[in-house]
Amino acid sequence: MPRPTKQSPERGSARTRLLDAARDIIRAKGFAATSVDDLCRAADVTKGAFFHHFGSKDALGVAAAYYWAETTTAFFAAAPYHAPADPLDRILAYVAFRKAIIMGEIAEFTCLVGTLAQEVYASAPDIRDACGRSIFGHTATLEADIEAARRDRGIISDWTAESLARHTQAVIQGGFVLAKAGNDPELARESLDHLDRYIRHLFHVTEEDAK
Amino acid sequence: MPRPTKQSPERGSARTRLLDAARDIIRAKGFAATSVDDLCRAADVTKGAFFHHFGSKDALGVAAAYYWAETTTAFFAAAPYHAPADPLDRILAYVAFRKAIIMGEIAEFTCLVGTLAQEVYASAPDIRDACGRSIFGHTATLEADIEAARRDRGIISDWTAESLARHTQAVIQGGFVLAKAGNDPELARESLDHLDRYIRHLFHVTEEDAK
DNA sequence: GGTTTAACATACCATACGGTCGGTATGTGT
DNA sequence: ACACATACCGACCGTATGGTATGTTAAACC
Repeated sequence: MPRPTKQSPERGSARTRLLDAARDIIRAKGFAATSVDDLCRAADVTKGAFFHHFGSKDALGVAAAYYWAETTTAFFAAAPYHAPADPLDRILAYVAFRKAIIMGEIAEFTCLVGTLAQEVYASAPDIRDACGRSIFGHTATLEADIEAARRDRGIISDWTAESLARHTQAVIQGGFVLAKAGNDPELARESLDHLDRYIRHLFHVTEEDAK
Repeated sequence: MPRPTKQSPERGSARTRLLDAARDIIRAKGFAATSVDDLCRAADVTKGAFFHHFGSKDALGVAAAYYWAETTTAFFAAAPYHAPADPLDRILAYVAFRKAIIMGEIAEFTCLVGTLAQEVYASAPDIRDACGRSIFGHTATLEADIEAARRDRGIISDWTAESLARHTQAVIQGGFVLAKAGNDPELARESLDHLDRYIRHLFHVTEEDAK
Protein backbone atom coordinates (compact mmCIF):
# COMPACT_ATOMS: atom_id res chain seq x y z
CA MET A 1 0.00 0.00 0.00
CA PRO A 2 2.14 2.89 -1.20
CA ARG A 3 1.22 6.38 -0.26
CA PRO A 4 2.05 9.63 -2.11
CA THR A 5 4.98 11.34 -0.46
CA LYS A 6 5.02 14.97 0.40
CA GLN A 7 8.16 15.85 -1.54
CA SER A 8 7.37 14.10 -4.80
CA PRO A 9 3.94 12.53 -5.05
CA GLU A 10 4.14 12.16 -8.80
CA ARG A 11 7.41 10.27 -8.93
CA GLY A 12 6.04 7.11 -7.35
CA SER A 13 6.72 5.69 -3.94
CA ALA A 14 10.17 5.47 -2.45
CA ARG A 15 10.06 1.73 -2.90
CA THR A 16 9.45 1.98 -6.64
CA ARG A 17 12.07 4.66 -7.03
CA LEU A 18 14.58 2.45 -5.24
CA LEU A 19 13.74 -0.45 -7.53
CA ASP A 20 14.11 1.74 -10.60
CA ALA A 21 17.46 2.96 -9.31
CA ALA A 22 18.51 -0.62 -8.59
CA ARG A 23 17.61 -1.67 -12.12
CA ASP A 24 19.73 1.08 -13.65
CA ILE A 25 22.71 1.11 -11.31
CA ILE A 26 23.11 -2.64 -10.89
CA ARG A 27 23.03 -3.11 -14.65
CA ALA A 28 25.83 -0.58 -14.98
CA LYS A 29 28.02 -1.42 -11.98
CA GLY A 30 26.99 -4.87 -10.80
CA PHE A 31 25.32 -5.78 -7.52
CA ALA A 32 28.28 -5.88 -5.13
CA ALA A 33 29.72 -2.61 -6.45
CA THR A 34 26.38 -0.88 -5.95
CA SER A 35 26.17 0.45 -2.41
CA VAL A 36 23.02 1.11 -0.46
CA ASP A 37 24.03 4.76 -0.34
CA ASP A 38 24.34 4.80 -4.14
CA LEU A 39 20.77 3.59 -4.41
CA CYS A 40 19.44 6.02 -1.81
CA ARG A 41 21.16 8.91 -3.54
CA ALA A 42 19.79 7.95 -6.97
CA ALA A 43 16.28 7.39 -5.64
CA ASP A 44 16.47 10.49 -3.47
CA VAL A 45 15.51 8.69 -0.29
CA THR A 46 17.25 8.21 3.00
CA LYS A 47 18.78 5.07 4.40
CA GLY A 48 15.93 4.82 6.83
CA ALA A 49 13.50 4.54 3.93
CA PHE A 50 15.67 1.91 2.29
CA PHE A 51 15.71 -0.36 5.31
CA HIS A 52 12.07 0.33 5.98
CA HIS A 53 11.14 -1.21 2.63
CA PHE A 54 13.87 -3.83 2.36
CA GLY A 55 15.21 -5.88 5.22
CA SER A 56 18.69 -6.02 3.73
CA LYS A 57 20.64 -5.28 0.58
CA ASP A 58 20.12 -8.88 -0.50
CA ALA A 59 16.36 -8.49 0.00
CA LEU A 60 16.46 -5.55 -2.37
CA GLY A 61 18.27 -7.76 -4.86
CA VAL A 62 15.46 -10.30 -4.68
CA ALA A 63 12.84 -7.57 -4.99
CA ALA A 64 14.67 -6.04 -7.94
CA ALA A 65 14.62 -9.40 -9.73
CA TYR A 66 10.87 -9.73 -9.16
CA TYR A 67 10.31 -6.14 -10.22
CA TRP A 68 12.27 -6.88 -13.38
CA ALA A 69 10.13 -9.94 -14.03
CA GLU A 70 6.93 -7.92 -13.64
CA THR A 71 7.94 -4.98 -15.79
CA THR A 72 9.48 -7.05 -18.56
CA THR A 73 6.49 -9.40 -18.63
CA ALA A 74 4.23 -6.40 -19.17
CA PHE A 75 6.61 -4.95 -21.74
CA PHE A 76 6.79 -8.12 -23.82
CA ALA A 77 3.08 -8.80 -23.46
CA ALA A 78 2.37 -5.39 -24.98
CA ALA A 79 4.99 -5.76 -27.73
CA PRO A 80 3.88 -6.01 -31.37
CA TYR A 81 5.48 -9.36 -32.13
CA HIS A 82 2.34 -11.22 -31.03
CA ALA A 83 0.38 -9.86 -34.00
CA PRO A 84 1.09 -12.43 -36.75
CA ALA A 85 -1.47 -15.18 -37.15
CA ASP A 86 1.11 -17.89 -37.81
CA PRO A 87 2.91 -18.98 -34.61
CA LEU A 88 6.20 -19.38 -36.50
CA ASP A 89 5.90 -15.80 -37.70
CA ARG A 90 5.40 -14.76 -34.09
CA ILE A 91 8.58 -16.57 -33.07
CA LEU A 92 10.59 -14.91 -35.84
CA ALA A 93 8.98 -11.59 -34.99
CA TYR A 94 10.09 -12.11 -31.39
CA VAL A 95 13.70 -12.60 -32.48
CA ALA A 96 13.47 -9.55 -34.71
CA PHE A 97 11.97 -7.58 -31.84
CA ARG A 98 14.77 -8.63 -29.49
CA LYS A 99 17.22 -7.44 -32.11
CA ALA A 100 15.40 -4.16 -32.66
CA ILE A 101 15.45 -3.19 -29.00
CA ILE A 102 19.23 -3.51 -28.83
CA MET A 103 20.12 0.14 -29.11
CA GLY A 104 21.56 2.99 -27.09
CA GLU A 105 23.86 2.39 -24.18
CA ILE A 106 24.78 -1.20 -23.27
CA ALA A 107 23.47 -0.78 -19.72
CA GLU A 108 20.09 0.23 -21.13
CA PHE A 109 19.32 -2.86 -23.19
CA THR A 110 21.07 -5.64 -21.29
CA CYS A 111 19.33 -7.96 -18.86
CA LEU A 112 19.34 -7.20 -15.15
CA VAL A 113 18.61 -10.74 -14.02
CA GLY A 114 21.21 -12.26 -16.33
CA THR A 115 23.90 -9.97 -14.96
CA LEU A 116 22.69 -10.44 -11.42
CA ALA A 117 22.47 -14.24 -11.60
CA GLN A 118 25.92 -14.49 -13.13
CA GLU A 119 27.38 -12.44 -10.31
CA VAL A 120 25.68 -13.79 -7.21
CA TYR A 121 24.61 -17.32 -8.15
CA ALA A 122 26.90 -18.92 -5.58
CA SER A 123 26.79 -16.42 -2.75
CA ALA A 124 23.12 -15.38 -2.73
CA PRO A 125 20.91 -18.35 -3.68
CA ASP A 126 17.69 -16.43 -3.05
CA ILE A 127 18.65 -13.71 -5.52
CA ARG A 128 19.79 -16.34 -7.99
CA ASP A 129 16.48 -18.19 -7.74
CA ALA A 130 14.51 -14.98 -8.24
CA CYS A 131 16.59 -14.31 -11.36
CA GLY A 132 16.02 -17.86 -12.55
CA ARG A 133 12.27 -17.47 -12.17
CA SER A 134 12.38 -14.27 -14.22
CA ILE A 135 14.44 -15.80 -17.03
CA PHE A 136 12.64 -19.13 -17.24
CA GLY A 137 9.29 -17.47 -16.77
CA HIS A 138 10.06 -15.47 -19.88
CA THR A 139 11.20 -18.48 -21.90
CA ALA A 140 7.93 -20.16 -20.98
CA THR A 141 6.01 -17.45 -22.84
CA LEU A 142 7.67 -18.63 -26.07
CA GLU A 143 6.95 -22.29 -25.63
CA ALA A 144 3.31 -22.21 -26.72
CA ASP A 145 4.17 -20.59 -30.05
CA ILE A 146 7.08 -22.97 -30.64
CA GLU A 147 4.92 -25.97 -29.89
CA ALA A 148 2.08 -24.67 -32.07
CA ALA A 149 4.46 -23.97 -34.97
CA ARG A 150 5.83 -27.45 -34.69
CA ARG A 151 2.41 -29.07 -34.74
CA ASP A 152 1.23 -26.84 -37.60
CA ARG A 153 4.07 -28.01 -39.78
CA GLY A 154 4.20 -31.56 -38.53
CA ILE A 155 7.83 -31.23 -37.50
CA ILE A 156 9.30 -34.36 -35.98
CA SER A 157 12.29 -33.28 -33.96
CA ASP A 158 14.78 -34.40 -31.35
CA TRP A 159 14.42 -31.05 -29.59
CA THR A 160 11.61 -29.82 -27.36
CA ALA A 161 9.84 -26.48 -27.31
CA GLU A 162 11.24 -25.85 -23.84
CA SER A 163 14.74 -26.52 -25.03
CA LEU A 164 14.50 -24.20 -28.02
CA ALA A 165 12.95 -21.48 -25.89
CA ARG A 166 15.85 -21.75 -23.47
CA HIS A 167 18.35 -21.74 -26.29
CA THR A 168 16.83 -18.51 -27.56
CA GLN A 169 17.45 -17.00 -24.15
CA ALA A 170 21.00 -18.37 -24.09
CA VAL A 171 21.81 -16.72 -27.41
CA ILE A 172 20.40 -13.42 -26.19
CA GLN A 173 22.29 -13.58 -22.88
CA GLY A 174 25.48 -14.68 -24.60
CA GLY A 175 25.16 -11.82 -27.06
CA PHE A 176 24.99 -9.42 -24.12
CA VAL A 177 28.18 -10.86 -22.67
CA LEU A 178 30.02 -10.42 -25.98
CA ALA A 179 28.60 -6.92 -26.42
CA LYS A 180 29.97 -5.97 -23.01
CA ALA A 181 33.34 -7.64 -23.52
CA GLY A 182 33.76 -6.03 -26.93
CA ASN A 183 32.01 -2.82 -25.94
CA ASP A 184 29.89 -3.04 -29.08
CA PRO A 185 26.10 -3.65 -29.21
CA GLU A 186 26.43 -5.00 -32.75
CA LEU A 187 27.92 -8.17 -31.25
CA ALA A 188 24.59 -8.88 -29.56
CA ARG A 189 22.61 -8.27 -32.75
CA GLU A 190 24.90 -10.47 -34.77
CA SER A 191 24.08 -13.60 -32.78
CA LEU A 192 20.38 -12.95 -33.21
CA ASP A 193 20.86 -13.19 -36.97
CA HIS A 194 22.35 -16.65 -36.47
CA LEU A 195 19.46 -17.55 -34.19
CA ASP A 196 16.95 -16.41 -36.80
CA ARG A 197 18.68 -18.55 -39.42
CA TYR A 198 18.70 -21.54 -37.07
CA ILE A 199 14.99 -21.27 -36.28
CA ARG A 200 14.09 -20.99 -39.97
CA HIS A 201 16.11 -24.15 -40.53
CA LEU A 202 14.35 -26.05 -37.74
CA PHE A 203 10.99 -25.20 -39.26
CA HIS A 204 12.11 -25.89 -42.83
CA VAL A 205 11.60 -22.33 -44.04
CA THR A 206 12.92 -22.13 -47.61
CA GLU A 207 13.77 -19.13 -49.75
CA GLU A 208 10.44 -19.46 -51.55
CA ASP A 209 8.51 -19.43 -48.26
CA ALA A 210 10.12 -16.16 -47.35
CA LYS A 211 8.33 -14.37 -50.20
CA MET B 1 61.42 -13.48 -12.42
CA PRO B 2 59.77 -15.63 -9.75
CA ARG B 3 61.85 -17.06 -7.02
CA PRO B 4 61.12 -20.13 -4.88
CA THR B 5 59.77 -19.10 -1.53
CA LYS B 6 61.10 -20.39 1.72
CA GLN B 7 57.78 -21.66 3.00
CA SER B 8 56.52 -23.44 -0.10
CA PRO B 9 58.98 -23.58 -2.95
CA GLU B 10 56.98 -26.18 -4.85
CA ARG B 11 53.71 -24.25 -4.97
CA GLY B 12 54.91 -21.61 -7.38
CA SER B 13 55.52 -17.96 -6.79
CA ALA B 14 53.23 -15.73 -4.78
CA ARG B 15 52.18 -14.02 -7.95
CA THR B 16 51.04 -17.23 -9.61
CA ARG B 17 49.31 -18.41 -6.45
CA LEU B 18 47.43 -15.11 -6.28
CA LEU B 19 46.35 -15.46 -9.90
CA ASP B 20 45.17 -19.03 -9.31
CA ALA B 21 43.24 -17.85 -6.27
CA ALA B 22 41.77 -14.98 -8.28
CA ARG B 23 40.61 -17.38 -11.00
CA ASP B 24 38.81 -19.61 -8.51
CA ILE B 25 37.39 -17.03 -6.12
CA ILE B 26 36.29 -14.46 -8.69
CA ARG B 27 34.49 -17.15 -10.67
CA ALA B 28 32.60 -18.15 -7.53
CA LYS B 29 31.92 -14.76 -5.92
CA GLY B 30 32.47 -12.15 -8.60
CA PHE B 31 35.16 -9.48 -8.70
CA ALA B 32 33.73 -6.81 -6.41
CA ALA B 33 32.74 -9.34 -3.76
CA THR B 34 36.25 -10.79 -3.71
CA SER B 35 38.40 -8.82 -1.30
CA VAL B 36 42.16 -8.48 -1.44
CA ASP B 37 42.27 -10.21 1.94
CA ASP B 38 40.26 -13.13 0.50
CA LEU B 39 42.86 -13.56 -2.20
CA CYS B 40 45.80 -13.26 0.18
CA ARG B 41 44.29 -15.83 2.50
CA ALA B 42 43.61 -18.29 -0.31
CA ALA B 43 47.05 -17.81 -1.83
CA ASP B 44 48.70 -17.87 1.60
CA VAL B 45 50.51 -14.60 1.09
CA THR B 46 50.41 -11.29 2.91
CA LYS B 47 48.97 -8.04 1.77
CA GLY B 48 52.47 -6.72 1.29
CA ALA B 49 53.12 -9.42 -1.27
CA PHE B 50 49.87 -8.64 -3.05
CA PHE B 51 50.65 -4.99 -3.54
CA HIS B 52 54.23 -5.80 -4.39
CA HIS B 53 53.07 -7.81 -7.42
CA PHE B 54 49.98 -5.80 -8.34
CA GLY B 55 49.65 -2.05 -8.12
CA SER B 56 45.97 -2.25 -7.26
CA LYS B 57 43.04 -4.62 -7.10
CA ASP B 58 42.05 -3.56 -10.60
CA ALA B 59 45.56 -4.34 -11.84
CA LEU B 60 45.14 -7.85 -10.47
CA GLY B 61 41.88 -8.07 -12.40
CA VAL B 62 43.69 -7.21 -15.62
CA ALA B 63 46.48 -9.67 -14.83
CA ALA B 64 43.93 -12.38 -14.03
CA ALA B 65 42.29 -11.88 -17.41
CA TYR B 66 45.65 -12.19 -19.18
CA TYR B 67 46.54 -15.21 -17.07
CA TRP B 68 43.21 -16.76 -18.07
CA ALA B 69 43.94 -16.07 -21.73
CA GLU B 70 47.36 -17.73 -21.46
CA THR B 71 46.25 -20.84 -19.60
CA THR B 72 43.12 -21.42 -21.67
CA THR B 73 45.03 -20.88 -24.92
CA ALA B 74 47.46 -23.59 -23.87
CA PHE B 75 44.60 -25.82 -22.70
CA PHE B 76 42.67 -25.59 -25.98
CA ALA B 77 45.82 -25.86 -28.09
CA ALA B 78 46.58 -29.19 -26.39
CA ALA B 79 42.98 -30.46 -26.62
CA PRO B 80 42.17 -33.42 -28.86
CA TYR B 81 39.60 -31.70 -31.05
CA HIS B 82 42.29 -30.58 -33.50
CA ALA B 83 42.91 -34.18 -34.59
CA PRO B 84 40.37 -34.67 -37.43
CA ALA B 85 41.65 -34.06 -40.95
CA ASP B 86 38.46 -32.35 -42.13
CA PRO B 87 38.16 -28.79 -40.79
CA LEU B 88 34.39 -29.18 -40.37
CA ASP B 89 35.01 -32.23 -38.22
CA ARG B 90 37.38 -30.15 -36.12
CA ILE B 91 34.70 -27.51 -35.63
CA LEU B 92 32.13 -30.08 -34.57
CA ALA B 93 34.74 -31.74 -32.35
CA TYR B 94 35.34 -28.36 -30.74
CA VAL B 95 31.66 -28.00 -29.90
CA ALA B 96 31.58 -31.56 -28.56
CA PHE B 97 34.70 -30.83 -26.52
CA ARG B 98 33.17 -27.69 -25.05
CA LYS B 99 30.17 -29.77 -24.09
CA ALA B 100 32.28 -32.54 -22.60
CA ILE B 101 34.21 -30.23 -20.28
CA ILE B 102 31.00 -28.95 -18.71
CA MET B 103 31.04 -31.05 -15.57
CA GLY B 104 31.48 -30.73 -11.84
CA GLU B 105 30.74 -27.52 -10.01
CA ILE B 106 29.48 -24.53 -11.99
CA ALA B 107 32.34 -22.35 -10.79
CA GLU B 108 34.81 -24.88 -12.16
CA PHE B 109 33.70 -24.92 -15.79
CA THR B 110 32.41 -21.40 -16.34
CA CYS B 111 34.42 -18.63 -17.94
CA LEU B 112 36.34 -16.15 -15.79
CA VAL B 113 36.57 -13.44 -18.40
CA GLY B 114 32.90 -13.72 -19.36
CA THR B 115 31.86 -13.26 -15.75
CA LEU B 116 34.40 -10.53 -15.19
CA ALA B 117 33.54 -8.56 -18.33
CA GLN B 118 29.84 -8.73 -17.58
CA GLU B 119 30.43 -7.33 -14.10
CA VAL B 120 32.98 -4.56 -14.67
CA TYR B 121 32.52 -3.57 -18.30
CA ALA B 122 31.38 -0.07 -17.42
CA SER B 123 33.43 0.68 -14.32
CA ALA B 124 36.80 -0.83 -15.22
CA PRO B 125 37.49 -0.44 -18.94
CA ASP B 126 40.99 -1.85 -18.67
CA ILE B 127 39.73 -5.09 -17.14
CA ARG B 128 36.95 -5.23 -19.71
CA ASP B 129 39.40 -4.82 -22.58
CA ALA B 130 41.64 -7.56 -21.20
CA CYS B 131 38.59 -9.83 -21.02
CA GLY B 132 37.64 -8.87 -24.55
CA ARG B 133 41.09 -9.77 -25.83
CA SER B 134 40.84 -13.16 -24.15
CA ILE B 135 37.41 -13.95 -25.58
CA PHE B 136 37.98 -12.67 -29.09
CA GLY B 137 41.48 -14.12 -29.17
CA HIS B 138 39.87 -17.48 -28.53
CA THR B 139 37.20 -17.05 -31.20
CA ALA B 140 39.97 -16.20 -33.65
CA THR B 141 41.41 -19.69 -33.22
CA LEU B 142 38.21 -21.10 -34.72
CA GLU B 143 38.09 -18.86 -37.74
CA ALA B 144 40.68 -20.68 -39.82
CA ASP B 145 38.82 -23.99 -39.54
CA ILE B 146 35.48 -22.35 -40.31
CA GLU B 147 36.88 -20.58 -43.33
CA ALA B 148 38.59 -23.76 -44.54
CA ALA B 149 35.42 -25.81 -44.10
CA ARG B 150 33.48 -23.26 -46.06
CA ARG B 151 35.95 -23.24 -48.93
CA ASP B 152 36.18 -27.05 -48.95
CA ARG B 153 32.46 -27.33 -49.46
CA GLY B 154 32.01 -24.32 -51.64
CA ILE B 155 29.51 -22.78 -49.27
CA ILE B 156 28.16 -19.43 -50.37
CA SER B 157 26.84 -17.70 -47.29
CA ASP B 158 25.67 -14.39 -45.91
CA TRP B 159 27.66 -15.02 -42.72
CA THR B 160 31.40 -14.69 -42.15
CA ALA B 161 33.78 -17.03 -40.35
CA GLU B 162 34.38 -14.34 -37.74
CA SER B 163 30.68 -13.98 -37.15
CA LEU B 164 30.09 -17.70 -36.70
CA ALA B 165 33.10 -18.00 -34.40
CA ARG B 166 31.70 -15.21 -32.25
CA HIS B 167 28.25 -16.78 -32.27
CA THR B 168 29.78 -20.01 -30.99
CA GLN B 169 31.24 -18.05 -28.09
CA ALA B 170 27.92 -16.31 -27.48
CA VAL B 171 26.10 -19.63 -27.21
CA ILE B 172 28.71 -20.93 -24.77
CA GLN B 173 28.60 -17.78 -22.64
CA GLY B 174 24.82 -17.67 -22.72
CA GLY B 175 24.70 -21.31 -21.67
CA PHE B 176 26.81 -20.44 -18.66
CA VAL B 177 24.40 -17.66 -17.69
CA LEU B 178 21.42 -20.02 -17.88
CA ALA B 179 23.31 -22.73 -15.99
CA LYS B 180 23.97 -20.28 -13.19
CA ALA B 181 20.45 -18.86 -13.14
CA GLY B 182 18.92 -22.34 -13.12
CA ASN B 183 21.70 -23.83 -11.02
CA ASP B 184 21.97 -26.70 -13.49
CA PRO B 185 24.96 -27.42 -15.77
CA GLU B 186 22.70 -29.32 -18.17
CA LEU B 187 21.31 -25.96 -19.32
CA ALA B 188 24.74 -25.09 -20.72
CA ARG B 189 25.09 -28.43 -22.50
CA GLU B 190 21.63 -28.17 -24.01
CA SER B 191 22.46 -25.03 -25.98
CA LEU B 192 25.57 -26.67 -27.38
CA ASP B 193 23.34 -29.34 -28.92
CA HIS B 194 21.43 -26.61 -30.72
CA LEU B 195 24.70 -25.04 -31.81
CA ASP B 196 25.90 -28.37 -33.18
CA ARG B 197 22.67 -28.74 -35.14
CA TYR B 198 22.99 -25.21 -36.48
CA ILE B 199 26.56 -25.69 -37.67
CA ARG B 200 25.66 -28.95 -39.39
CA HIS B 201 22.89 -27.06 -41.15
CA LEU B 202 25.19 -24.25 -42.29
CA PHE B 203 27.56 -26.79 -43.83
CA HIS B 204 24.76 -28.89 -45.34
CA VAL B 205 25.54 -31.99 -43.29
CA THR B 206 22.79 -34.54 -44.03
CA GLU B 207 21.80 -37.68 -42.16
CA GLU B 208 23.70 -39.80 -44.68
CA ASP B 209 26.88 -37.75 -44.23
CA ALA B 210 26.79 -38.48 -40.55
CA LYS B 211 27.38 -42.17 -41.18
C1' DG C 1 -10.75 12.14 18.91
C1' DG C 2 -7.67 9.21 20.35
C1' DT C 3 -4.86 5.24 19.00
C1' DT C 4 -2.46 2.67 15.86
C1' DT C 5 0.44 2.00 11.96
C1' DA C 6 2.95 2.71 7.73
C1' DA C 7 6.29 5.64 5.88
C1' DC C 8 9.74 7.82 6.20
C1' DA C 9 14.12 10.82 8.38
C1' DT C 10 18.62 11.38 11.03
C1' DA C 11 22.35 10.20 13.67
C1' DC C 12 25.14 6.78 14.68
C1' DC C 13 28.00 2.22 14.95
C1' DA C 14 31.17 -1.70 14.17
C1' DT C 15 33.51 -3.58 10.73
C1' DA C 16 35.70 -4.53 6.45
C1' DC C 17 37.76 -2.54 2.80
C1' DG C 18 41.69 -0.99 -0.47
C1' DG C 19 45.85 0.80 0.06
C1' DT C 20 50.40 2.54 2.44
C1' DC C 21 54.70 2.29 4.69
C1' DG C 22 58.79 1.04 7.04
C1' DG C 23 61.24 -2.88 7.46
C1' DT C 24 63.78 -7.57 6.51
C1' DA C 25 65.70 -11.50 4.06
C1' DT C 26 67.92 -13.19 0.06
C1' DG C 27 70.15 -13.15 -3.86
C1' DT C 28 73.30 -10.71 -7.68
C1' DG C 29 76.51 -8.11 -10.05
C1' DT C 30 81.14 -5.78 -9.37
C1' DA D 1 82.99 -6.70 0.58
C1' DC D 2 79.54 -3.78 -0.68
C1' DA D 3 75.87 -1.74 -3.15
C1' DC D 4 71.63 -2.67 -5.06
C1' DA D 5 67.36 -4.92 -6.39
C1' DT D 6 63.69 -8.15 -5.74
C1' DA D 7 60.44 -10.49 -2.91
C1' DC D 8 58.04 -10.38 0.79
C1' DC D 9 56.16 -9.14 5.71
C1' DG D 10 52.73 -7.13 8.87
C1' DA D 11 51.18 -3.18 11.36
C1' DC D 12 48.63 0.69 10.39
C1' DC D 13 45.26 4.31 8.16
C1' DG D 14 41.23 6.72 6.34
C1' DT D 15 37.12 5.80 4.45
C1' DA D 16 33.01 3.52 2.90
C1' DT D 17 30.04 -0.02 3.95
C1' DG D 18 25.70 -2.53 5.59
C1' DG D 19 22.94 -2.10 9.23
C1' DT D 20 20.54 -0.10 13.63
C1' DA D 21 18.17 2.80 17.03
C1' DT D 22 15.34 6.42 17.80
C1' DG D 23 12.40 10.06 16.38
C1' DT D 24 8.73 12.37 13.43
C1' DT D 25 4.69 12.84 10.55
C1' DA D 26 0.45 11.96 8.67
C1' DA D 27 -3.10 9.17 7.10
C1' DA D 28 -6.33 5.10 8.62
C1' DC D 29 -9.22 2.93 11.76
C1' DC D 30 -12.27 2.39 15.59
